Amino acid sequence: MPVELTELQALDLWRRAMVSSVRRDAPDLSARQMALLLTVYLTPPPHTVRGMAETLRVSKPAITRALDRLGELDLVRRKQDESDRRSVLIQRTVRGSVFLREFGELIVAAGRSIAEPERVGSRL
Amino acid sequence: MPVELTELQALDLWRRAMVSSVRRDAPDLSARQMALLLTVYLTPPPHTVRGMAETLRVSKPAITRALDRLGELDLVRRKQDESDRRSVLIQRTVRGSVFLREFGELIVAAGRSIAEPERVGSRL
DNA sequence: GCTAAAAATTCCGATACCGAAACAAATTTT
DNA sequence: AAAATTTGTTTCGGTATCGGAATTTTTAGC
Repeated sequence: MPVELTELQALDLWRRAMVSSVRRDAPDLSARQMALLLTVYLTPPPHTVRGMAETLRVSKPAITRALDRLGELDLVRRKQDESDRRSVLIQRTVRGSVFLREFGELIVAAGRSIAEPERVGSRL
Repeated sequence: MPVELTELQALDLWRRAMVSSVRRDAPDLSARQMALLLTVYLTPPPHTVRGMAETLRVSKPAITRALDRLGELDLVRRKQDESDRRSVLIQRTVRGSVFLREFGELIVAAGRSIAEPERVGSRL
């Protein structure tokens, strides 16, 4: 079941969630890092560096750097693929699950607090 | 009318929109920059540096830097407040409106493409 | 077994961002 | 009008990220 949104609702949802996210002192991830993290948790494995680079249309070194960062935050983990030891499999962690769960709640809360159209401050 | 979302729908929406955003070559803004931009366009003016710093719970220099960046991208504009010339008013631009409009469309499209719960790759 | 290809990382110089403190300009207070 | 306050910017040293070329390790082809 698709999520139906007007453009204004969509932007207001995004604003509220972004502002909440900026306010809390949680580690602020770049867009790439966030896209990578979400893809690892929400799409079927296996996830490799090469695969993520193609999915996000980004260079492999960019993925490596994002993994370094996400890894040191313990939000994902690298694991050698034993069947092809050139490849690295990107795996989930408990901390990553918790982080995304909280982030999901934050978006849901942002959605709930969206007002009637006439209460939104302004149009584009 | 609030936007009702399950946590999984929320995260999947976020993922799809983020991935689309990362893919396109649009200027990638930091979370702070995006939160600032959205606040300027979606909440009632006037918007000042101090006000934005309080709203986002961020230092004033951080706002100044974000404004430098958004300004050179021509997504917002600074204007001296004539009634109190210490203050700077943050104003919208045509390019900013276009940018956010496109971004809103991107989120709406992401929402439309969300599948049935059983088609989503995995749970947390 | 040797060469070529593939996967990921490391290196490089350049740019962007951070928080905190110091600063400049305008306004308010006394 | 002098001092104190408010507003916003600049500076500082330090860290993170960027794209892309070069490198390392492993596998595949012949």
